[in-house]
Amino acid sequence: PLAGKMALNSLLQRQLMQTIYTKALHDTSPSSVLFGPPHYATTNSLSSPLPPQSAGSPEVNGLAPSPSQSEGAGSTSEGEEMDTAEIARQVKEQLIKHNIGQRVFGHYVLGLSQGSVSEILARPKPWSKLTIRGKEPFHKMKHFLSDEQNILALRSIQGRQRGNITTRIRTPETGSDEAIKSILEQAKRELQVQKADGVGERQWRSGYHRGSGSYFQIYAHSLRLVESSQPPSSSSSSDENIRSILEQARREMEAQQVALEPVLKANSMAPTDLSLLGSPLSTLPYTPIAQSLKKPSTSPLLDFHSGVKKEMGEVAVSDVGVDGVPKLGRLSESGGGLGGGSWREHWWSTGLSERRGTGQPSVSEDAHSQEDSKEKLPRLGSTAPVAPASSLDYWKDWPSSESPYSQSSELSLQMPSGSETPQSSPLPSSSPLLTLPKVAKPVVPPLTPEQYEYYMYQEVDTVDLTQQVKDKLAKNGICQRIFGEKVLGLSQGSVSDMLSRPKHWSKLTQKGREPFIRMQLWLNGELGQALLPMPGQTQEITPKTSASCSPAPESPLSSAEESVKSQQEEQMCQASIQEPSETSESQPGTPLPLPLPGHAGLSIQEMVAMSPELDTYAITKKVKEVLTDNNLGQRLFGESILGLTQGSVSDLLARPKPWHKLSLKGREPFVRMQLWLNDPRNVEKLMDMKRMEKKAVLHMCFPAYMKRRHSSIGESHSLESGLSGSDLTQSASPQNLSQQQQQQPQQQQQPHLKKPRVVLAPEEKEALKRAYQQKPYPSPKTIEELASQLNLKTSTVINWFHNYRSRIRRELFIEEIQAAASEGGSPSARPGKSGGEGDNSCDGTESDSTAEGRPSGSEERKGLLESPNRSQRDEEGEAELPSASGTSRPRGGIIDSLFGIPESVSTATATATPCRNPKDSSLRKKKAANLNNIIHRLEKAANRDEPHEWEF
DNA sequence: TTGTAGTCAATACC
DNA sequence: GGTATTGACTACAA
Repeated sequence: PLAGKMALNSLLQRQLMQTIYTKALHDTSPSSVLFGPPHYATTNSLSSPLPPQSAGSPEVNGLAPSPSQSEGAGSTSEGEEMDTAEIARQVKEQLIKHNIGQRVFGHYVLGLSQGSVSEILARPKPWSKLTIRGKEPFHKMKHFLSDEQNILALRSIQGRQRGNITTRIRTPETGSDEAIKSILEQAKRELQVQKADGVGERQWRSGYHRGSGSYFQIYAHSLRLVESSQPPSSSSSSDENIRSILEQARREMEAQQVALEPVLKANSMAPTDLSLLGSPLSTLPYTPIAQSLKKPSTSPLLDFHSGVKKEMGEVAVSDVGVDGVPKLGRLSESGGGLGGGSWREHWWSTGLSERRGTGQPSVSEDAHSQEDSKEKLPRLGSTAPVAPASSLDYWKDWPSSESPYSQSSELSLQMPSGSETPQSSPLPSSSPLLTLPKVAKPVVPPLTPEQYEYYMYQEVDTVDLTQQVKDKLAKNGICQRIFGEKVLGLSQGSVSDMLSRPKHWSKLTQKGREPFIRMQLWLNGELGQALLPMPGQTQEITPKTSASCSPAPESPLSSAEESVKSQQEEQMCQASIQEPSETSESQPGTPLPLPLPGHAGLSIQEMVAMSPELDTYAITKKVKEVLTDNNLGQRLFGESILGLTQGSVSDLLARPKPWHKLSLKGREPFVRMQLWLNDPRNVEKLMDMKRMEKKAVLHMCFPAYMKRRHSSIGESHSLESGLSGSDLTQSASPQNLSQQQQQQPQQQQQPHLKKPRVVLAPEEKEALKRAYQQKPYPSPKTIEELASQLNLKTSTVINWFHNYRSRIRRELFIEEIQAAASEGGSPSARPGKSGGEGDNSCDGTESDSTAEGRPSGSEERKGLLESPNRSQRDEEGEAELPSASGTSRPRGGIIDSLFGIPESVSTATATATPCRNPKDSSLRKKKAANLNNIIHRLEKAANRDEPHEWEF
């Protein structure tokens, strides 16, 4: 998987490293010798337990001694015992003193995660208890402490890049282009710092790192080589120098990209090609828009593409930077701000790269080439506030917050005074330095001085604030990771922690308050406005469509804004979803068109994000009806319309979750279905596709697929058996044939290597179900025992429990909805509502058919979903499982009693459901689910593993 | 690290 | 040949 992407990244990095290395060869400074080629030096430092100073950097300790340098930390030599507690203490002291976060420290100095740093600092193990590897961080810390320049340097990084740390941390250690970019950015920025601070390159000499994460070191190296090649006093030539290096790297990368061009092209053409098959876009074919969701197996090349797309946020900035250069230039040049003005200028200048010249298609290309290009380019190019260059007019009015510039300009409008300062920093006129397929994520600009002063000392109700944030995130389907990165420059974990356990304002340091201030600004609409999900992943965008009608950004009353926005979104979605349309052109300010992928409208993800609540049951019911009536298969429908496999479609249609239980991603298929249903012509188109599929000529074009999918049957099957989802939508065209065929050999080489699917024997399942009854959330120990008893892999047992819990839950949802519907709930969910589903309500759409309608299904669930009596029997039989019996005894009575509780309730609801057998699985499911719920909640509440300790 | 949601895809079933 | 089931996997959240 991701082979293409990985290969490219790897290639790019190698190119860059080579470039830097080549330059370094001409750098004869001692430091360069010290560090050697970045790549290898880091490897050495990794593999060697020796502290860096032993690698030959006497200058390090010879530098001005750090005030923080301790006796113990500074004087310990290799192999000598260290006072780990003291080192940790000193490090903590320095981190606090310089306001350096553990994350940054861990990343740049130790090559460890924040969590690990916290562990090490809070609970340093005695030296004697540490393994070689465990000692490594202490060596590094000691070294870090040995020279204050290290600390200052790190502080510099922290101070300047606060908000971008996540990017670095998330950067794969293998070295992505993001990482490269980060390094280069740092190098450039640091040059400024050095000039300003008069700090020589020696400060970086001590950048001792683990190789895999050694940006610090590489940075130092690139920095040094840059410096060594020109007078440090010459700012401009310094820039020139860096630029020259980067330009070279860029050229080389471009060359690589050109080499890959055909591949990219082939992929981007696919959607368009589909229309050649007589399947216009209006059929809502599943297109690469969701490629990020697709497995790479169908096409690594495509996946590469989607991988790039996944980084759209970054690309966005890049493109805006390019297309928006003139626009950005108009922004105020007043610099200054929290972290100083000059660096930010370079931040942006180096943080932005152009796409032009990379061979990427223009934004204004045929909208039908959509998805891929639409996601990456149109949005980007046209997001800039001025002069959208795209034919996708719609986007021009989306002052994307992907662009820090548009954020800035909005922000500047809102700030009381001097608000145009830091955030509206101009895009430097310097030419783009580096072109990469992906670009570093947009950073979160520091708070402006005005913001800082204005908010920092006003008490904030952090609980209320975080609640509002949570609500808004949930409402817009924004994930914590994106929010953290784009709004706060925090990791998902930090966001989660902060939102769930906000500290009291008075307990927060200034630094700790910053995220909360950002949250407030975000709620106010002062930071990038809204984050809305975007293709591939959630991203922020400023919904200009609603903004155009909503209060001006100057009046950021969050609630008002929310409500207005919400209303409008709903209206838009209603309109778009209810209005069958395939031709309407996107016009800003007008009701949104049917968001057909490939058209200039909203992407499906955006539609999902803005969609009003849909009746998933009604939709699936209707879809099943239509498919049945027209003899269309789940596979074709799923693969071409939903982008899902047949199995998923089956599952989806049989057990749709209620809308409110669905994640954003989970809602997408329903929105797609609804959109598909809106236009009856879509059915015909799908039928056309079906016919097309069967054409012999196409069949002949994909013999390998036939083999692959039906290796045991031969090649006599129809095409529809031989195309997977993206294959179908993307490759069913002559243009792609060669590509397909090229992939065939590879794909055919592997099948036998696949490990066989595990099939649990009925006894094993029964045993697992009994264990589940006893303990739906078994401890690792129990799992081990179960696996051992059943002679299964631990992972199999774990997976089984995961799956079983998940599936039980889902069935419960169905039951509940059904019960509610039968008692006067949603009419659409009421059985028998629309024609032809008298049976469906009790089978197709609902879970019963799968649960009981089949021998396997009923057997599958009986063991678990039993009546109290049966449950008791099961428990008796459970003695055969030591693990289960061990825990079941103390709980046996409890379980029974718990089984009894929901019984009456569920009986009532179950019997109230029409066309349902009173003795059907509903009752048992409810019981089981109820029980599981209760148990789990109790376990959670008690925070214990052993339920027998519960007190009732 | 653990739990959940969403899927895939092999394969069982009709 | 279509549909249902289900073990496994990935991403995300806590």
